[in-house]
Amino acid sequence: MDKDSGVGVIDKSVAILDAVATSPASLADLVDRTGITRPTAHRLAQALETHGLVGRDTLGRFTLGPRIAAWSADGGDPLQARAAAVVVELRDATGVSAQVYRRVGDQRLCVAAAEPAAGLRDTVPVGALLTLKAGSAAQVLTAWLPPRERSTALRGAAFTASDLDQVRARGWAHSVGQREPGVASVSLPVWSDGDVVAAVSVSGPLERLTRVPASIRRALKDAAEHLAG
Amino acid sequence: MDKDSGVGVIDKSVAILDAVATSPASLADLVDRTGITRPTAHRLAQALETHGLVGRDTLGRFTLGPRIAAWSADGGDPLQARAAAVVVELRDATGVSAQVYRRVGDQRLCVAAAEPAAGLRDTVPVGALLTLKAGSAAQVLTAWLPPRERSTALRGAAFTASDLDQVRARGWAHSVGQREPGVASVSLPVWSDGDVVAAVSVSGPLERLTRVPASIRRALKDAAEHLAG
DNA sequence: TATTGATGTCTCAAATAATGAGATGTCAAG
DNA sequence: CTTGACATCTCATTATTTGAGACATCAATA
Repeated sequence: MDKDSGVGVIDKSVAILDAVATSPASLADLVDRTGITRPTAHRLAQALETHGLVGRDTLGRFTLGPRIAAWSADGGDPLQARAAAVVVELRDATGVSAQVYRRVGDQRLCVAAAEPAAGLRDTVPVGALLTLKAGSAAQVLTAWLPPRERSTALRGAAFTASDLDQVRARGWAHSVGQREPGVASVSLPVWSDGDVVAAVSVSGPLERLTRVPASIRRALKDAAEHLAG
Repeated sequence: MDKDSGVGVIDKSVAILDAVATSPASLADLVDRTGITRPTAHRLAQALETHGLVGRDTLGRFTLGPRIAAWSADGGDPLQARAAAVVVELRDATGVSAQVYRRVGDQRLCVAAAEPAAGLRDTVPVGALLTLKAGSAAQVLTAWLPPRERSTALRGAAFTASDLDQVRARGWAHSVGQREPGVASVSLPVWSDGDVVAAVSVSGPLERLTRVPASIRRALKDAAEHLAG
């Protein structure tokens, strides 16, 4: 979830971008999804549109603007470029939702996601910022931090230093109902130059993921290797 | 160039994003590139960092943040996806700089660019917003507008309705020193579903492009077809 | 070793911008 | 024809943002 950055207009603008990144939104949808009052949402969306960060579709709904894609297309991030394909393969291999997360400040950003077409499934929108205090991906992104940073990150977390010792020992994390009731997840680290640069995860109903079969761990390991490049 | 949207914080924030999208920037670089005062640039950059729109590299310089790439990776735009490869092929085929532009409001956005490694060359940063009043790409993006919109767009333009008649007749535009002294360019439209959705361009020193050889026109035509999909 | 200048970060009084209630216009549904 | 929902706009009021200046850090120079 988005934090208060101390600059109100930026907080609101990012909420709008996040709302339209999820799917095209009418002004009424924007108001619903962001909680911003209608004239303010309208004014800020138009300002973002002026700069190309927001566009309009043929129905007049607000969409992500072309400038966002242009900026990120230039000097692209190799991990981001690989992530989209990797989560699709991982979802197909495991039958549950797959995601890739990276650390952003004291939160985690969903950089890619793929979910099964039908059935009970966990949905995480791409571009969403989630907590680093709960969930298996949070454990993986925290476990290999330098000790002092790890200490800070553990404050208020749903997992303990002992949990992280186990994550480092076996190389993966597992959580049940930590981020969301009824959802279990498994995550592995993605290594690059001796650092954990991302976490690759599967998540779904706890019935599917209470135990962590070797086949899922193998699929995650393959995915992590593909992401590392 | 960026316009005044009526929301000052958004105008400044986009200037910061544009500055870091070009290349990593220290705070001093940000102040130089944006003209924003140092404490303000610092405060806004940190706020953008909180939301993942700006990051920091290992030298502490501000960079484009991972959330931008994540947002645009989801539900990607096929033209944007093809543009990066197409401009590289076009540059190699012609020996001059190549770009793809799309219309954003009453400006044009550079969505992809490739330039020769050496020699005199025209540089357009990806993500830059340029005028629709001058240059061959502006002519191409204007020529096929509905008559009333075209009329409005021609106001204050460096080209005339007659110029646009010629563009439509022959299917390409050529300009010499319109956007920048000493630079000539040639552009073709990219069609999709009966609309001009982009312009594909080459640009360089006017010595190279005063006349428009058939080989350059052919390379542009191929590029436009590749972009159309 | 001390000085200087550049850089990054932070504070808070002053200045300015942003906000949102309400008005207005448009349009689809009943 | 009426009604309600939606998009857009205005401007008095409210709140936020600004940026000069202070402070800390660090590299370069004498």
